Amino acid sequence: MEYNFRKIEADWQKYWAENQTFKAENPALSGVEGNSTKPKYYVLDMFPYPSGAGLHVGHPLGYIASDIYARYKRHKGFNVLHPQGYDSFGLPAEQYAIQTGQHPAITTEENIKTYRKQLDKIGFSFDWSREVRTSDPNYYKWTQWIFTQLFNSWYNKTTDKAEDISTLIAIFSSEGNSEVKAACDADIEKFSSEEWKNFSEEKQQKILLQYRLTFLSETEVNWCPGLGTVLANDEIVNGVSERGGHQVIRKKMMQWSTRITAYAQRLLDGLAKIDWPQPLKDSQTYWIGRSEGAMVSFDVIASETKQSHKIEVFTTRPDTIFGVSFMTLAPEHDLVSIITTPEQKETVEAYVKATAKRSELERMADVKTISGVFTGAYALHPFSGKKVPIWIGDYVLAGYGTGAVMAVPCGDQRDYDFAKHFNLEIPNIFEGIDISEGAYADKENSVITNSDFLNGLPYKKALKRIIHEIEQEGFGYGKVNYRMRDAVFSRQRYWGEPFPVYYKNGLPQMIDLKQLPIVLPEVEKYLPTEDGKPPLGNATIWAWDTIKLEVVSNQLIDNKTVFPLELNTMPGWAGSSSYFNRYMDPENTEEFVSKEAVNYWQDVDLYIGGSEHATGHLLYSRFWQKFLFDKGLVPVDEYAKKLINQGMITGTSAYVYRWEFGKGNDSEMAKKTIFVSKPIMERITKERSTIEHTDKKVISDQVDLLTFCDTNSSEKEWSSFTPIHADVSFVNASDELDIEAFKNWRTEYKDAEFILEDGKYICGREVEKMSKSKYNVVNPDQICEEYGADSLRMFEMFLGPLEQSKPWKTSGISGVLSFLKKLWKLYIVENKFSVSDEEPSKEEFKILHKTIKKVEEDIENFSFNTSVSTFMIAVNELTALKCNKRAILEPMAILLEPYAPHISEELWKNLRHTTSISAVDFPVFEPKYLVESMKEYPVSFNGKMRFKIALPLDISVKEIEDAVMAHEKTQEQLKGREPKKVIIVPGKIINIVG
RNA sequence: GCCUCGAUGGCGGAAUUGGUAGACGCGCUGGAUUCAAAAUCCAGUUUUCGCAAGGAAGUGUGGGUUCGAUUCCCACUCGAGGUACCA
Repeated sequence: MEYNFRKIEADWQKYWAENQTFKAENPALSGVEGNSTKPKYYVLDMFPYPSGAGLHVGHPLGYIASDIYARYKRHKGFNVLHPQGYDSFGLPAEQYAIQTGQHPAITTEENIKTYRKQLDKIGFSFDWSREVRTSDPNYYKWTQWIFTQLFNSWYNKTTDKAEDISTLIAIFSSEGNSEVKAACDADIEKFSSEEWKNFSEEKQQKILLQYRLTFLSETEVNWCPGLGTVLANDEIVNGVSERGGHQVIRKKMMQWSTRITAYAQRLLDGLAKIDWPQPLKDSQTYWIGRSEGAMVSFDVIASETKQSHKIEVFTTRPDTIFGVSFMTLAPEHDLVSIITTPEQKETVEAYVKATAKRSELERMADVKTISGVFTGAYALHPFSGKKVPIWIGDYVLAGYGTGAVMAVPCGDQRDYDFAKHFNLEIPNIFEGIDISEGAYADKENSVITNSDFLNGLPYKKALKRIIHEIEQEGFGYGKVNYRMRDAVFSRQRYWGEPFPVYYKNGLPQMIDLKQLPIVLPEVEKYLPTEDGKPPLGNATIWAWDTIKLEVVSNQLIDNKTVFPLELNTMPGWAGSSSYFNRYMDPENTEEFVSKEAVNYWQDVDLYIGGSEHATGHLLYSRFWQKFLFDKGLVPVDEYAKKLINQGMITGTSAYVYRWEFGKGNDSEMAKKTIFVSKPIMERITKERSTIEHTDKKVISDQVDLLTFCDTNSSEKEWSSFTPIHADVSFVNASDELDIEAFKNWRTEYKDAEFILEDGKYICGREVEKMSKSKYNVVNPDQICEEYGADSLRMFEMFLGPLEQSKPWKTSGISGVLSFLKKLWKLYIVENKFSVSDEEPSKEEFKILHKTIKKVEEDIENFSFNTSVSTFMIAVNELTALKCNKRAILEPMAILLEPYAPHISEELWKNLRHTTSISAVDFPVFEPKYLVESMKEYPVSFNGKMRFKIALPLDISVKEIEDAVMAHEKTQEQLKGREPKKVIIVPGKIINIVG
C-alpha cells in the first residue's frame, strides 16, 4: 500500500465539500444544539485581491498558519469561524478593462475562479458558505450603508463618541454652536439658536457638512491633465506620471473625506489593549503622530494694510518662545497675499508660483535646497514685544499644524539652516550651550536663559510655566496636535463602490437603506471623460429619481425630482474596513449583521496578514469599528484581539552567466552566445592571471574559444559576464542547469554554447522577491501535483518562523514528503493497513507524550516550524522502535491533522473510524510518561563541556559532587589541581572552576 | 535622518526562564540494494590540527557582567522593512 497522496487528497477535499465539514453555525439561528454550548473562536485571514497572475507559493503561508490554528481549536472543542472571501474591487481589473474593453466584473469572476481552485487544492478548512466579495452588490450595499451612517453622524468631544446628527441639530436649535465641542472643520462661524433657525435649509446643510464624519471638502490632489485622473504619490516619478510621463500639477478638488482624526486619541489608546506586533503598533503610533504643545497667536504689525491680522502657530516647544527671531509661513498660507508689502509683492508671487509647480513629493525629497522670501511684514512677539520679520518658505507645509511656524533657530535645525542661509538673527536661549555649529534640540538637558521669566528653568518647568502664561495673557492655549490627516475617500475610478449619493442644489443627499445597493452603472469607456470627469461620467443611466426611488437615465435630470448621482467611487479600503463583521452573518439582507450573530462571535480572536497594511487597512478598519461601536452596532471597539504578520516568502532566482569578450570594439559575442558555469566564471573574473597561465588548458580542452587568453596585447582585451535569469524549474537542488530545457526555452538560446565543469553547468543563486520577471515564481498547484498538499503545508511551515521572511527552495520539500511516507509506513504491516492493540512500551508512550506536549506548546506559540521537526523526530524514533500500536498511532494522527489534514483523515478512516478526524478531541498530555529517574549530566570545566556522567536525579548536591570528583576524567582534567569552585545545578549541569 | 526588525555550518533554520551550540530538513561524501535509473536504507558531514585517541577555535565586530553568554548590558558594522522638512 503506497502513500497515494493524489487520490487521498482529492477524496478528502471532495468529502469536506460534500459534508460541509467546516461550516460554522450561528447557534441562535441554526438551532444546532451542540454548537451553542461550545465557546466561539474566530480565525481570520486578510482576504486576497484576486489578481490575474494567480497564487504563488508565497501567498498561502498565512492561510496555512491560520488553518492549522483553526483546526487545532476545533480539536480543542471550539466552535470555529474560519471564513474566506475576496477584496475584489481594485485597479488591475480596471486597467485591464481600459486596455481590452473587458468588463472588470468578468475579469474578477475569472480570477476568483482560479483562486478558488488553487485554494481548494491546499485543503483549507474555510467555511465557504460565508464567502464575501467586496464587488458583489449584496456586499457593497452595506459598505454604502456604513458610509451613510458616517454621513449622518458627528463626533461629540464631550461624550467622546460619535452621535447621530439629530443630536447636533437639537443643540443648534436650543443654544447655537458656540458651546459645542466637536471634531469638525476649522473656522466654523459662530451662531445662536435664533440665527440657526433663521438660516435657509441650504445654509443649515452646509454648516452640518462641516461636522459630519464624512464630508465634502476642497482637497489638494495630484492632478494629471494628460491622463485625466488623480494620481497617488507613488504613481508620480520625478514630477511626472509614472505611466506616460505626463505633467502633474497640484489642484484643489471637491472630494469626500472621512473624519478619522476625530478618533486619533482613541486609535492611539486602543493599541494598549490589543495583542498586535509591537513594530506594527509603533508605526500606527508614529502615523497618528500625537504631539503636545501650544497654539500661539502672533499679531501682524499693521502697516499699509491697516487691518490687524493674527498668525496662529502650533509649537511643541513654547518654552523656546524667547528664541523666536522670525516667522515662516507656508507659500499656500492664506495670509501670504494679504500681509505682503507692495515692495515685496512681485518676489513673493513669483516664489509662490514656483513652489506650486513642484509636487509635494518633490518638495519633500529635496530637503537640502533652502528657499524662501521675505514678505516685508513683521509680527509682534507677544512677550518681548520685538519686531519679528515674516518670511515664507517651502520647508513649512500647509497641511500640518497651522501652516505657519514661529522660527527658533537656536533650537530647530531647519530654522537654523534657514536663518544661516538668509543671514537672520540666531539668539541663544540655552544656558551653556554652544550653537555656533547647529541648533540644540535636546530638550531633556536644557536650561533656558535670556528668556525673562523663564530664565533658569529646565525644560519641563519652563513648558508648564509658559503655557500657563500664554493662556493667562490670552495669546493662545495648550494643545495636542496629530500628524494624521483626514482620509480622502473619493477616487476617480470605475471599479469601486459607487456612493449612495445624489446632488440637490449642489448639496449631497444620502439614499436610504431601502434603496441600496446603488449598483455600479454600465459605461462604454472606463477612462475619465473628455471634460475631466471620473469614469462614471460616461454612464448614461446615472441619475436619481426621488419619486420612483430608482436610478434613471441622465436625460431625465431636471433638478426638481431627478438629480445627478455622485461620479466618484470609494477607495480600496472601503470594502475591507468591516468585512470581518459581515462574515458573522453574510446572508442577512435586513441588517449589516444581526445582534445575535455579532453578540455571539464578538470579534476576531486571531487575525493573520501582511504588515504592509499597518497604516492602511489596519488603521481604517479600527476606525470604522470604533464608529460602529459608538453607534451600538457592534459590541467591542477593537475587532481583532491578536494579530500576526506573516513574513514574505521570497524566491530563489537562478542565474546563468553570459560571457562576452573581445579586443577593442570587436566582440566575439556577435557570433556566439556562451554561458559559463558559475565556478569557472568566478575563477576567470577573480583570478584572471591564474587562469591565463595555468587553467587555460583545462578550459580550452572543452571549447576552442580561449584564443582570447593567448593574446599578448593584454591592454586591449576585455571580457565581461552578464548574469541572466534562468527559469527556476530548469535548476535542480545542486544548482545544476538542465541544459536541454534551457535551450528549448527561448529561440535565442537554441544554439548557445556552454562552458561546463565535470560535465555540469552550475547556476548562481540569488534570493529575490518572487516575480514573473525574475522567473522564480513557484506555483502551488504544481507543488500539490508533485508532492501533495500535505507536503506543501508542512514544508511552508518548516521553512522557518511564521513572522520571518524566508526564501523558497523547492528542493527542500522532498524532506517532508519522505517524512509523510515514513509516517504512513508505521500503519502498514505486510503491505496492508493494520495496527496492533498491544499495550505500548514506556518508551513509546514517552515519545507520544513528548510530542503532544511540544506540538501543543508550539501551536499555542505559533511556532509551527519547530513542531514539524518534532513530528519528524517522533516518526524517526517510532520507526526505529518498529512501533505499530494503535494507542500510539491513533493520537499521532490527531496531532498531525492541523498540519497534514488529508493523510490524517485517511489514516483515521483506516483505523476504522467512520467520521471526520477534524472534530475529535486533541490528545491530552500526561506528565507521568516523561518522568525520569536518571540524568546524563554534562560536566564542564571553566564553562567548557568535557564529558558526561549519568547520575540518579534524586540524589543530593553533595552526592553529585562526590560522584563527579571521584570520576577518573575529572582527575584527568584537573591534573592534580584543586578546583576553586564546583557549581552544581541539579537536573541541569555541573561546572568545575579551577 | 528617524523608527522597527534581524545577523548562528555550503543552505533554511533549532537551542522555552543564562546551563551540552548547530536539533530537524536540504545539499554534499561514502556505502548497501538494482542490469540500470528512480525509490528506499545505512554511515559521515561547523572549521581546524591529528592515522586515531584527543586537542584548539567558533553564534556579525569590539568590550562588559557571570562559575557559565547565541541568550543580559554598552559601543559599533552590515542587511531588510517602514517613514520622513510634522514645527
